[in-house]
Amino acid sequence: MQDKGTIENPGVQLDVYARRRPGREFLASLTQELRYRFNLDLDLGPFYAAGDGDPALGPIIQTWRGLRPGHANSLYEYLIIGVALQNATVRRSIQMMRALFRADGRLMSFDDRLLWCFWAPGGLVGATEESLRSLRVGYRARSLSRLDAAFASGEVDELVLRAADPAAQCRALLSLYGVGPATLGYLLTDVFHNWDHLDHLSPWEQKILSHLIFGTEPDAPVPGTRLLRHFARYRPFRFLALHYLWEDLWWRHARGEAPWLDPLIRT
DNA sequence: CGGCAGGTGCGGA
DNA sequence: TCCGCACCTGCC
Repeated sequence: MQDKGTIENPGVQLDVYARRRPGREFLASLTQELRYRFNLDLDLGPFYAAGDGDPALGPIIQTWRGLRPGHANSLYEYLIIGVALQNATVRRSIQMMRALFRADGRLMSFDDRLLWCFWAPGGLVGATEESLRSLRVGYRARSLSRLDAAFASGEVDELVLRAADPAAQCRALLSLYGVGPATLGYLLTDVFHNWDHLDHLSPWEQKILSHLIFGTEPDAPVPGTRLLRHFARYRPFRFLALHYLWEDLWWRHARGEAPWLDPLIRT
């Protein structure tokens, strides 16, 4: 995918590489899916109209006009990643994902690069708890095993859930073993594009946002509930507002403009 | 070595 | 509905 437009007149060029020439129908469904996953049809106008006058958000909207959230993975893939993220540092999460890919993924070669491809839902080889535990995923083995089974049995259907209302999505996702409030939040926003969903912040997110918004020290952040109340002003775009603030912060950090962030990053 | 990272399920108030 | 606890593992 290549940027072939401007901010006011956006365009994306999609090149598809395949062993055999893909059919028209496949290309249409691929295009449609990419439009969905990267939110290419999202109209940001109402969000900008609501947030423009906000002292914190307004300038960031000016800087990042056109920025939209996007996530490449399917629901199943995000669930696996979400479980690997739970109660772990980034380094450990990567170690777990590598072990899972080595055991069950497919190594693909493209453009002189080797990339791991996810196995298909329901295809977690020998997804028994014992065999998964040998991959050093710890107690998450039970969650991974049960999640894979839920997809294998057809109990979960991502396309059906996309069409469901947020409350129904909530119920369906929380009924999955291994999905709690934190993972639910990531799924409802990144996978199902509920731009107003924001009702849980993890401790490290809390510390960062507390400093960003209230200027507190890392060892004395304001409570999560206080931060969530602050974001009420951004209804019905609470997640979108957080996304813009967050994205702006990390880019400023990349330019060396937010050194206070360093000790708060979990590696 | 023991504390820490810190999300989830579960049992009990 | 909320609280306290256990849980794998690897890093410090």
